[in-house]
Amino acid sequence: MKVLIADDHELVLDTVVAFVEAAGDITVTTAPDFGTAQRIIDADGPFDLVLLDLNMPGMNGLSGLETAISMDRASHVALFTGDTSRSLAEKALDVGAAGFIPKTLPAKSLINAIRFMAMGEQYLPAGFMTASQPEDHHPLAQMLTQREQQVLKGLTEGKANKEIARDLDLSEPTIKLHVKTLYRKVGASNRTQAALIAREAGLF
Amino acid sequence: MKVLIADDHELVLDTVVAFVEAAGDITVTTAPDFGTAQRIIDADGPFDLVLLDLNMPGMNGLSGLETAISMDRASHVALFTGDTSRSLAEKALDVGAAGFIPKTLPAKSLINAIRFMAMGEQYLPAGFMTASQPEDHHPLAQMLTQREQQVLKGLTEGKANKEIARDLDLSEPTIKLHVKTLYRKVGASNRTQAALIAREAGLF
DNA sequence: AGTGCCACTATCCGTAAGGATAGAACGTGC
DNA sequence: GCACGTTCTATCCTTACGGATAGTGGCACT
Repeated sequence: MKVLIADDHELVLDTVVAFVEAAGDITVTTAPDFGTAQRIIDADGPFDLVLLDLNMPGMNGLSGLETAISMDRASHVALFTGDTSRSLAEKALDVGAAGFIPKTLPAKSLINAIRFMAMGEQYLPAGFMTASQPEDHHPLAQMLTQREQQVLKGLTEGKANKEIARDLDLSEPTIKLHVKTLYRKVGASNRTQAALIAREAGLF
Repeated sequence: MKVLIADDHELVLDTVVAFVEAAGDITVTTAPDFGTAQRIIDADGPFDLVLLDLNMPGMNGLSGLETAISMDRASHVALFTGDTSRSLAEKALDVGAAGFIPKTLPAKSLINAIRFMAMGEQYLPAGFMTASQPEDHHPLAQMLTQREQQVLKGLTEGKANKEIARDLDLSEPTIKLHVKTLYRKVGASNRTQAALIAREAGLF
C-alpha cells in the first residue's frame, strides 16, 4: 500500500513514518510542503492515501486539501493536523476529504485509520462527532452568555459596534454594554485584545 | 538515561517515544499534559531530561516551563514545540531552559539533542540563531516598511497607539500615520482587522 | 541635482470606542 | 410573590481612533 505523508515538522514525519512502516505492508513517501507533495503525486502516484498537514507551507487552509482531492493520482486525501476543532473536521469532510486525523490520536489507531481510508471509507476519530459538543468549548466560552458570544464573534471579524448591532438586530448601546462586560470576563482591555483572545482560544 | 516527554498529541508522543527508545539507552516516560508531567516528575524523578510541549493543557505559555525548571527532580527541561519562532527560543533559554526542540528537527538530531542536553549543555538547532531570518516572511510582510511592521506587531498585541508610540519611542501622530498606511497595504479597515490579518498570515 | 520613497511631526475634525450608571422586560427557581 | 440573571435600551462623558492634509529631513537611485 502506497501512502504519502506531507508535514513540515520533520521530527513528526520521521517518527510517524518509522512507526507506520513498521506495520509491514505500508510504503510511505514524504513531503515537507504542499508544493512538493503535488509534484510527488504527479511523478510517483497514484497513492492509496495522501495525508496532508494543515499548517504546512503552501496549504493555505483547506484550499490545498481541495486541490489535492481534485488531482487524478491521489485517490484518497485526508487532513492530518494538531488542531482538534470539530468545525474544521466537518469542513474537511465537506470538501471531500477521506478523513480527519488529529495528532491527538493514538499511534496504533493511525495504522488502522490509514488502512480504513485506503479502502475508500471516510474516517473520523471515534467519539469525535458523537461526543457532547457543548463541552468541547473552552472554559472561556462558558463564562459568556449567548449574546456575549455573538458579540465576541463580531469582534473576531473586525466589525464595528454598529455593524454588530445591525447584524444582531439590536441597538448600538446594547452592543457596547455586551462588549464591555465581555472584556471583563475574558480579560481584555480593548476589542482587538478580545478578538485575539477569542481566536487564541480557538473560538469561531 | 531517563527522559520525560509531555505532549498532548498522542500520535506524536507514541511515535517519538518508539523512535527514541529504539536508540537503546534511553528510557522514556510520557505525559499528556503539564499537570500530569509535574506529578510524574515528583513521583518518578529525577529525570535526566524533561521535554515539554508548548501548546499543551496547563502550560500557559512559558509559565509551565518556568515552573518545571524550578522543580528539584527535573535537572534539565527543554521546550518541544511546533512553533519555530526565534524569539520564543530566546525567551525559553532566558528563563533557563536546557534547549529548544522545534518539531521541524530531523528525528536523528533529536536523539543527539537529548544526549547533549542530558549532559547539561544548552541546545539550539544548528542554523537557527545564525541563519538569516529576515526574508522568509510572507508576501504581506514584504509590502510593509520596517516601521510599519513594528507598528503592526503592536497592533497584534492589542496595544493602543499611545502605547506603541512609547514602545518605539516615537510620537503618537506618527504611529497613527503608520497605522493608516498599513491598513491600506494589508486591506484592513480597523486595528482589529489588521491584527487578525497579521495573525492569520502567521506574522509575529 | 533632481526624483522618489521612507520616516517622522503636526493639526484638524468627525466618529467610534470605552466606562459609568439607571431602568425595564423576561424567564427560572425558590 | 420575590429574587436573580439575562437581555435590552438609554444617556452622559472622556478618550481613542481614523482620515485628510501639510511639511521636514534622510537616503538611494540615475
